[in-house]
Amino acid sequence: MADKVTINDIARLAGVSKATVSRVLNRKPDVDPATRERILHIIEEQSFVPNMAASGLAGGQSRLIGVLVPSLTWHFIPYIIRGVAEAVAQTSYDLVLYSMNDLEQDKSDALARILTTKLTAGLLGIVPGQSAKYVTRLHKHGMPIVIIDDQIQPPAHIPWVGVDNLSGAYTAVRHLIRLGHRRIAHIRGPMRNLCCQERHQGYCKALQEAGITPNPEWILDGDFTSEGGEIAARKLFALPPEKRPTAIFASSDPTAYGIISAAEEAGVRIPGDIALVGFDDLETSAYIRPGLTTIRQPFVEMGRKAMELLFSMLNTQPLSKQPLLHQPFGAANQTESEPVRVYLDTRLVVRASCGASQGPQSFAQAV
Amino acid sequence: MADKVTINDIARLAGVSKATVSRVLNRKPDVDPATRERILHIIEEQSFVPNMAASGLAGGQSRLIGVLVPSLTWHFIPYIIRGVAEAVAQTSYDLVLYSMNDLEQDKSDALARILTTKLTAGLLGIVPGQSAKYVTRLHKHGMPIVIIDDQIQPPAHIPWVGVDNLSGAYTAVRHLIRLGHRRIAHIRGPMRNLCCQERHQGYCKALQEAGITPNPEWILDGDFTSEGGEIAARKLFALPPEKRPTAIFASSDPTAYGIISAAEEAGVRIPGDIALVGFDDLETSAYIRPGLTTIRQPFVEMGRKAMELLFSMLNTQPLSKQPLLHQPFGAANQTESEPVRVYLDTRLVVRASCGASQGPQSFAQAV
DNA sequence: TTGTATGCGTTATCAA
DNA sequence: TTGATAACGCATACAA
Repeated sequence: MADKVTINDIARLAGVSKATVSRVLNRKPDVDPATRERILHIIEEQSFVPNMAASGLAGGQSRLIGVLVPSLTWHFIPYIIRGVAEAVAQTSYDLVLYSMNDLEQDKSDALARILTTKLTAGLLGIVPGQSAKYVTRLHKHGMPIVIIDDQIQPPAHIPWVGVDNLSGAYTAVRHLIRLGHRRIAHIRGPMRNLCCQERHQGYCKALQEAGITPNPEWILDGDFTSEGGEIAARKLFALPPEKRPTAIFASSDPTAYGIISAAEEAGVRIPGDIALVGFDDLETSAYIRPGLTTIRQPFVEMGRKAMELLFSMLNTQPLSKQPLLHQPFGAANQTESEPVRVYLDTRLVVRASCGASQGPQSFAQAV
Repeated sequence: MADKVTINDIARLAGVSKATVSRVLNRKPDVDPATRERILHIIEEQSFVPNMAASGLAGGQSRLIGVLVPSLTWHFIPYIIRGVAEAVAQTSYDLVLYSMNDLEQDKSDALARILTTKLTAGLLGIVPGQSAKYVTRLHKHGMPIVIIDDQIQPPAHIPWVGVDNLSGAYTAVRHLIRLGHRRIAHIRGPMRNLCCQERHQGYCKALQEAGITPNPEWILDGDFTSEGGEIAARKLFALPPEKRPTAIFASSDPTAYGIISAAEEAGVRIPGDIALVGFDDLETSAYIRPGLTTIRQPFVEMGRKAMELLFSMLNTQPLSKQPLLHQPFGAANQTESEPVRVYLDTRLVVRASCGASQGPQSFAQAV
């Protein structure tokens, strides 16, 4: 295995200049089909791979995609990343993970590095949170950027991928109403997050449509964690039986887990005494008892879709993995202008926590 | 924000040559403390960040660590990555994720890129599997490499991080024996994996120590999945009651989940009729009912430890995040030679699936 | 259609 | 202790 074969070696072997080799490497149209073919074969023969650093330096398109991830503690981040990895695997790009550990300092550092170094062709910001302003700045500087974020109002004009939280919540509560419930509580997530506000709105909308007035006593605040859910649920279960709700819509699956614990503790049966719907559909929700009826967020698909969106924005096209030999050349940059805001569908997943399902509501569609 | 400030700008501003700036950037000892200080301040003032591509090209140490990950479908991979990210966050390195999607082609491609491109300072191979041979080759070529792998016998001399599967399994089965069980079944994982062989050995060892002869009828093969566990468990539950085991040691947590399902289906109560111990301690295991007693693998710590090991191997030291100004210079490369094989402790986590715990065995130590 | 020459930002090798 | 200067491997005008 020749330790390092460069573009020069290829050029020499092919009897051309390295400029020509560079041209076929970058899919320039102006090169003789015959020579291209010849060069291509030599490239394959030598299993030559261009040096990223060099092409990056020389101003060429980099093959690196930066991914900003919040500390991997959020449950769903790995799923998003899985989707991202799947999409990237189809291309010749690689992933650079910038994981932000809450510290403001770190963020600006990493971002500065991205800014300065021309090494990344694009950026995917997953719940950028505090670093949103850096991301925005990068976007202004022309860096192709896509964000996945449900915490804040997505900045205008920055491509964004997410779900419709309002309709998801609406679907969840509609499900409960169709099962006959009218006393429905809601344990919310941190209301500074846009998604929590939207889920709350969806909850209210479903109730109002059914002619039900939301009862403030049944709207409690959680924090997306099991602990938060447990604490809030205890308050509900401490209510005298006649003042208790018959169903709860939790703003997240972990919140629902906490509710289940609190119910066990209080001798409240689920779904016997109280029906429960969550929001997320984490893997655990299929195993927990009772199985959790919940709104599925397509995390993997979100990651994949976001990457596809990002690729469509890169001026050079994704370059599938076996590109040099078997791809059509020439006019290939007809990337259709994608929408800058992609809403993925949520889906109701029915399990045991609402009791026997009565009818075909298992795949009720988000409106 | 000056769009790109280079080493030349710093040199000009400091009234020195870029060679000198480069020296302080790379912590060379031979530079006047006064000049160093001056340059350092200007660097900070300009928030200058060296261009990775350029330094990579010029032969300097890259600040990129390659991480080979199998498709993110394995449950524990995200946890390992979390640990990796934590360790990397302490340094000025960044992470490049190479996710291998089973396809042999992809692997050699990615590896070749790593090999050719001098961009990555080191490599962490997580369960490299088929690409193990490439990894070995890279190691021979002098690339600093650490692997986390429980599938095969770790190649000699390649630093390795993992757990002691034998003693973990031993601890699990000892726990069951101490609870009074003597009819203990084992649903194994794919036996081509080293870890599965070791867990099986630990199972046998514990039984033999207690004077129990393993019953071949109670040793079944699973495949680490819930489905596999369910299928195997059904066979066990199909046995006439007097020939059934009273306890099961599952080779993985998902396997245990499958056993729980099969038990529900067969009307077998856990822990009433059968005690159950798993291996992994995935997050789900705390929520599933009954709560799963299991052997905890310290995934996050594995990732962190592996990175620390890798950093200790890089000839230049990890360079903490605020290095240029507040770090001691000079003789800094006294990286103590770390052991090349790091075994992390597993731990017994007691939950409900084995019945009421009787005594202080909750934190029984691996031998 | 192809080749030549120059530059990208940094490190390393010399001298000074 | 410092400063020129030559690589590093590739992309891109500009010529031919």
